[in-house]
Amino acid sequence: MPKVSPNHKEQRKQAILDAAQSVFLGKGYQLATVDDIAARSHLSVGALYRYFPTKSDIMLTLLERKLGRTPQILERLTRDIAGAWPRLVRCIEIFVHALHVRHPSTGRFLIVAWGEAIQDNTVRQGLHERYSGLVGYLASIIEQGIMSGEFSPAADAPVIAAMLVGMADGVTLYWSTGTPGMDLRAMRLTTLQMLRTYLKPSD
Amino acid sequence: MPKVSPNHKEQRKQAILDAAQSVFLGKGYQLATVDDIAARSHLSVGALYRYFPTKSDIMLTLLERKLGRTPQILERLTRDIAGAWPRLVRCIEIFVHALHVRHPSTGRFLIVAWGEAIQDNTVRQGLHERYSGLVGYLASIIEQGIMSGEFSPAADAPVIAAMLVGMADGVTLYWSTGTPGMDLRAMRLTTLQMLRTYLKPSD
Amino acid sequence: MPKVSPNHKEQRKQAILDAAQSVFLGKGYQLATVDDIAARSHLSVGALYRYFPTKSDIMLTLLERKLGRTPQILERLTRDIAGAWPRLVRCIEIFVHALHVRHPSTGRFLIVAWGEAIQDNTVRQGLHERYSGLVGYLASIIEQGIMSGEFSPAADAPVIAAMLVGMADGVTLYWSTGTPGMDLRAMRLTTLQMLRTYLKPSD
Amino acid sequence: MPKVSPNHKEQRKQAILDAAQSVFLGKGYQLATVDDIAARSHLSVGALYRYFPTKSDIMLTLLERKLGRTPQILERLTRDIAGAWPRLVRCIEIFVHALHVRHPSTGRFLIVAWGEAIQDNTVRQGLHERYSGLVGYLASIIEQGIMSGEFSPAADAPVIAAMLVGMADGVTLYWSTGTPGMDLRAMRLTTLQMLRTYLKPSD
DNA sequence: TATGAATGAGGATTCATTCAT
DNA sequence: CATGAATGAATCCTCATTCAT
Repeated sequence: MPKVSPNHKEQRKQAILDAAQSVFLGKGYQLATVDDIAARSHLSVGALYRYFPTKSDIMLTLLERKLGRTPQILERLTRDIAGAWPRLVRCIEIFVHALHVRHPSTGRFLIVAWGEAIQDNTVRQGLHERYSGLVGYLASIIEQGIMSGEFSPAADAPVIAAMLVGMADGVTLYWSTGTPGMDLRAMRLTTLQMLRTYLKPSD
Repeated sequence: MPKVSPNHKEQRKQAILDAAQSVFLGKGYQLATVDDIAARSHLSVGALYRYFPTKSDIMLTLLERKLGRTPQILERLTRDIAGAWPRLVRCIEIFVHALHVRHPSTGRFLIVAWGEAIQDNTVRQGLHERYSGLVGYLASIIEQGIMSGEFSPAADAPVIAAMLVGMADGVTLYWSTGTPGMDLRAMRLTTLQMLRTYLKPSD
Repeated sequence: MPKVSPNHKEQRKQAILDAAQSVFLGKGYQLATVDDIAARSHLSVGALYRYFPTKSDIMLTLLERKLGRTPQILERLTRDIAGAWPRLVRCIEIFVHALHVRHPSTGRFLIVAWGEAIQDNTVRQGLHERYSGLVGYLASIIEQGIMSGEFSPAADAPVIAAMLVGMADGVTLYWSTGTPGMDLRAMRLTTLQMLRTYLKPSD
Repeated sequence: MPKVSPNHKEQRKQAILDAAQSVFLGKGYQLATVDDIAARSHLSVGALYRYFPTKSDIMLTLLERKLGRTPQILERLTRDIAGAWPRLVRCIEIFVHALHVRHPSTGRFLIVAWGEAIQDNTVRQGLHERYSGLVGYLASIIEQGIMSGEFSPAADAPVIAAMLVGMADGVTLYWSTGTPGMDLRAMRLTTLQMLRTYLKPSD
């Protein structure tokens, strides 16, 4: 029988991940030291290594938890919405909301992850999977809209989905680093107008 | 009269920058060593330091030359085209062409730069300036189109420009890291269709 | 009255020592970790520290039990044999038998101990005492043989004893590490022939 | 053209090896730190790593230079001596002389090497090769003696050689760690007497 | 008494930068 | 000017030992 409560371990892991994230956001992965992370999680280095075998594993776990689950979360939050267009609209609203209200740090972490993706196959893989998850889900919404007659049958669902995800991540790069003059609200509006004009020509 | 022609010096600098870029593309900035760069430019470390005072300066110069000039280059390549729509179309074609034909490595370098932007203000600044240069130029094209009656006056030029740049960079992230299943050609097509539908409602 | 019988405690100690030995044989003393030893003895580290105050103590105890008692054991096994020559022969036979049948691991442990002897005075001391014990006993056999007229009075008992012990340990080094081409049987034979020729010139 | 004299590098390597040896003799290989070695060779750690890629390589090179060459050296020193017996005698004299006059530290280094041999295959291999080199050379001397009629044809050359090498190394263990009461001179004498009695029964 | 989580000093190795030649 | 050897602080990770539960 363990001396600590069974989820003590998970709590510690989470504390380390939180600490790691905030350190990574500040200096990126390479410049963040294990000591930094240990200090910020109020643990000794040694203790930290009981929960993660290498620094890299911290990054990978963070990647999985913070970014890898995005598609599933998005799906869970929107799958019950009736109608393809309302669902699409909701997806975009959720993205914008997350970017500057709910999880503003996730954007910065995405940048950190991309920085690592250059030389770390697993990170790259993780980002690619997130991409295909998101594109797949958005495309499925659009296809559903086409089939139900809500959207024009001429619309190329996977391509539009890819464009939306691309735009979302591109915008995230700039927004998360404080690029001046960005108007997220206006971008959301224009995006919706363009999509509506394109997808629902009968309107 | 200097021993070496200033031209020679510039050539050396360029050789170092080329070497540095290719090293950065392989391992990112942090993991690339000055020795790596020196070796690939067939120079001694000592010699390298005669051209760049620090490793960071190499990155910064590279950033300026490879990414910072993009807006000016785009402008130079398209300013003589008559009509806002043809110019916009050309801009998008140039982007796509660059991405997989002319400068495929630039996309990867963009990622490296973003990775550094997290902790290096100057790099971040450089990327933001490139952004505002691109957005400014695209917005000016659209505005010109509105003024000339080519585009609908309801179009929000800076926002559309920002969306296009965002999408371009987002797509670059994935394309440059070999995300499977991306169809650049189809994305260009769909983007143009959406823009045309949105900007030229009279068609 | 103690909670556990003293016998139980001794059994635990022995289990730890056995585990420790097998770990030491695999990676040497320095590279063996206390966790390794605890794991192999199916004990927690904390429990292990109730039986031995330091890692070093495990080594020292092992040394004493596995190597330090050799002289006494040899004596016990041979003291009842009548005649100096038969006793000498038996000693050599016991050595050879132990080396490749009864305690092949002891040879490897001897090497581990020697490795530690370089920097640990107590270990060195232990090995020296074992040496003088063995040399003393063998010398006493030879001296007895000389006194009884069995051996030539010209024989230098302590020196011959030292040579035998030296040869035994030297051969152990190579045999225990699997040096190819060693013929223990032939060496025993030749050793006995040489000793007989030298000690019993009358034959 | 190199900035340093061509054998500067070799000199540095040798200095490092000397420093490493003396550190290893004091604390063994595992406890010796790279900093220790650097300090004793009056170099920075960084500099040291320009000459040896890992700590282990220092050990391996030392092994090769200090121990691996023994057979060749012994052969070079004795090959011109006429007569098998005088050559054998000389070999033994050289060994004894080396042990307490010429290279007393080599004995201690042999122990360090044995300590590593437990877990390092390359070290073990090196020691085994030294062994087979020495045994091979001594056996060749004895065989030559048999063929020339100098020695009894009944002598088992490889076995006697193995016994001599075993004894030499076993004696080295004790002598090099200062075991009290060892009389090298007497051991040499007795060894020679035993060998003569055994090999030259006609005397 | 037993457990195993926590500590933190210590060790091998790297690398940007300098500077004697 | 060029070279590349030297520096040494900084980094990741380990492990003997302790101690709260």
